[in-house]
Amino acid sequence: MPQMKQDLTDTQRTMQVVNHIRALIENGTLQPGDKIPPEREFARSLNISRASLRTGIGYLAAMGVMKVRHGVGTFVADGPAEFGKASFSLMGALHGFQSWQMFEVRLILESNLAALAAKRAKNEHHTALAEEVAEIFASVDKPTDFLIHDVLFHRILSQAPGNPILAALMETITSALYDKRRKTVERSTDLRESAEMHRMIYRAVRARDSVEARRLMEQHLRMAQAAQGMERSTTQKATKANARPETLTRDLDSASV
Amino acid sequence: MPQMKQDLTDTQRTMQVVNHIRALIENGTLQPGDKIPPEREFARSLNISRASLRTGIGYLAAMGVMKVRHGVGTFVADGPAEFGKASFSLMGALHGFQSWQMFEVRLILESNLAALAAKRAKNEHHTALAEEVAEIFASVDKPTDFLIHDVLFHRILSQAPGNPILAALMETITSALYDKRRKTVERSTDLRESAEMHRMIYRAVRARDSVEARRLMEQHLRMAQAAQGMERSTTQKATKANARPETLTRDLDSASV
DNA sequence: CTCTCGGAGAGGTCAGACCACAGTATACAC
DNA sequence: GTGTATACTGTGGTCTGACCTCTCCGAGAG
Repeated sequence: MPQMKQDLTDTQRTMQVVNHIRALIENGTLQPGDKIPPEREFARSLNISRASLRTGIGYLAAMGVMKVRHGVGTFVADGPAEFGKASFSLMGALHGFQSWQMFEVRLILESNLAALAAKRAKNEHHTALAEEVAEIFASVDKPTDFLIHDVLFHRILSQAPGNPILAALMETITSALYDKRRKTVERSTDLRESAEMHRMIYRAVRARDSVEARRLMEQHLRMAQAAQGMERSTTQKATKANARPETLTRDLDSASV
Repeated sequence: MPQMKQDLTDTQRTMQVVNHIRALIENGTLQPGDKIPPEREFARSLNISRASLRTGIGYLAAMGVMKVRHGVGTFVADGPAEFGKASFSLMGALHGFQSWQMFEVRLILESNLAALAAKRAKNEHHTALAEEVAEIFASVDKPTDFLIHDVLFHRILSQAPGNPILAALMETITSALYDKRRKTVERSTDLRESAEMHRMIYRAVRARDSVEARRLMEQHLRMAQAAQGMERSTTQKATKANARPETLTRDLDSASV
């Protein structure tokens, strides 16, 4: 019988710090990018030791809510939301995440993201998307730059639907995939084709054609997956009972929200 | 110009500990549920102070990779993977997550999960699902129990496709939604209808009818959303941008070629 | 004007003492 | 013998306060 209980493992002082900061964030006292007081001073004002304060800050930093910079100060995170890159890779080691699984998730998330973007993107998103498409085309001979703008394109797309949770999820997957991609992109030969796909996706989003946007995104990702030679169902026993469809989730169509 | 750089912010000692433990997990020395050595001893063996070791452990604990129990010891997490409940709620405070957004994510994830489950679920999953359906029907008059089995049903469904990443994502959303649901379930009146939906979903999965499973899951979630009075798309301005003329960004099209 | 160096401020690490909790062994009463 | 109270032991939690390292920046040298 699995338990439903909350862990509450978190120790008193740590949670005291976490909740205090959470409160400051919730009531707007702390905004993303803001700097918090120096540890010594902050600790004194909370009537706890610097060590305990640091534990709490470490906790928040681990989750990506805060950013600590040695010799400079501690800040509230401001970049795109993300559920801890470290967390993801650690969890991966712990639960055996595999390439095809990451890809499957990305396919599910991003095809829906594309469809939603087509419905909800605002002009600013269209503009930003167009700019990245341009950059992508300008980088077809520079793999590294290409990847950067590729990532940027997808990030903008993930923000277009206006759902920060989806964006955060996507960001998490993307950053986990980044390293792997950086290696393969180097020897990539068909960047031009990929660039063209981005342009088509952009046009579909711009035309508010969610069905087409979804279709193109799926196609784009499947091509990318093939290009990286990611074998589906990476071998071994895990394969067993599955009637394993080799199409990688073919039926992603009806979900339109 | 957004940066692509990795942060590497993580301080030396902390990362030393994290990587050490990561290595132990990756090479199988540490399995989920295992206990690590006492802090004092472990710290000595790593030639670092106990304080630094604790920083590292705190980091891992914050991400849900480890579980610390006062007076007992520190263990490698063993429950279902999850990207930090605390992280989620903190991120929510930081980026303003809203109910409809959580629901949208759940709808996307879970409808795909249902479809995949229909394709890949094994007998053991069918059995577990059936058991929960039975429990659910047996709890139509006990809201609290009902919720527990409801959650369990969805958890099993999320594990059926054999993709731990999807399961972890789902677990994260679910736990974030749990508190909210616990309140509304209390005054719920139509649990019988909900129970029936679970049964139908189970049957679709059992019959390996992914299209139907997806359809039913979407229906189920929409009904649940309505029951909890979650206003969809808190609408607003995002909607109006849609009518914008398309002349403003026209020039960017040519740039993208 | 540019470069170098040093100080100030902030985080990082350390050592060791002491507190608090959980589980178990022990002792005493019945 | 049974049972409950108590003490002990192991393990994590917190505190102090000193000292190390990194960034930034400004004063002075060239």
